[in-house]
Amino acid sequence: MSKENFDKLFKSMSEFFALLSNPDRIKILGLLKEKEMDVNDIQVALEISQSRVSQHLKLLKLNSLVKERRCGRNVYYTVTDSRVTTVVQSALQFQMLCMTTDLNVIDSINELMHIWHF
Amino acid sequence: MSKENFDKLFKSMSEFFALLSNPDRIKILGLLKEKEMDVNDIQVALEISQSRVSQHLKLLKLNSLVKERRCGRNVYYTVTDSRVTTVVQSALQFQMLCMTTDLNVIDSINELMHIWHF
DNA sequence: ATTGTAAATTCGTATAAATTAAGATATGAT
DNA sequence: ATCATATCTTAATTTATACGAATTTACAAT
Repeated sequence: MSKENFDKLFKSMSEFFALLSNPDRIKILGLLKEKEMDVNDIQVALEISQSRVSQHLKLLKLNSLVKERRCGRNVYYTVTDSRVTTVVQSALQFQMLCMTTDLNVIDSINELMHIWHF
Repeated sequence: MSKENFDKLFKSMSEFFALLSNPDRIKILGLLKEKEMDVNDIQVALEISQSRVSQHLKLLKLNSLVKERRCGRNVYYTVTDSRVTTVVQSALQFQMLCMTTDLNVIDSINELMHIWHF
């Protein structure tokens, strides 16, 4: 296999992880995994500005992680493939097994796994 | 569960993904998963400057993803827990299933999975 | 057309990350 | 102690990302 193709792959991997390297975007993917939400719903859930929500969604959409559906003045979003969160799940499991000594964090992980149906 | 704990968790997750959001660091973790290597080995494998290698290793070490062992003038590195790469693996699988239409990239993914014993 | 609401975009700025080059440490050999 | 090699650190630069404020677009209702 050519070095170029490998480099392309590693770059695309790193870009994918960059999408997940923001707490708000992880939350958005988790929310949209379960139900369709419009921008305002997400804004309320995350308690961040509308502009930030839109910009996160733009990034996620650009990388095909979410898709939109316009309905009147509202735009509803869902994850393109709910399997995105398996990556988050594997990271959670890894952190729980190897990185966390803080019991509160472990509790949070367990609760999140439950909420997200992992 | 308190919002604060959840926020801490999401932040720690995003920081973990940030570590993986660089092609060189993904490569390093993949290499060190299989065998112990010193800084020069890694430099040769990645074809980047020694300083860059050191800084990547510093980051990874700071976050307990790799550990070092000094032997004479050389410092040998290994991954702290080879399960880190399960996260990479899940990302690879997700990309292969959902994001990639480029057949060359799919071939690269398969070859990489083989090389890394996924 | 005008107004109101939802969402997207633009722009300026602040912060963080990546990168290189140069200098500093550490170790082993002579 | 001196020298050579391996690695680390620091400083300076560039590049990327995050964020808020303000503006603009899109749509619906009147």
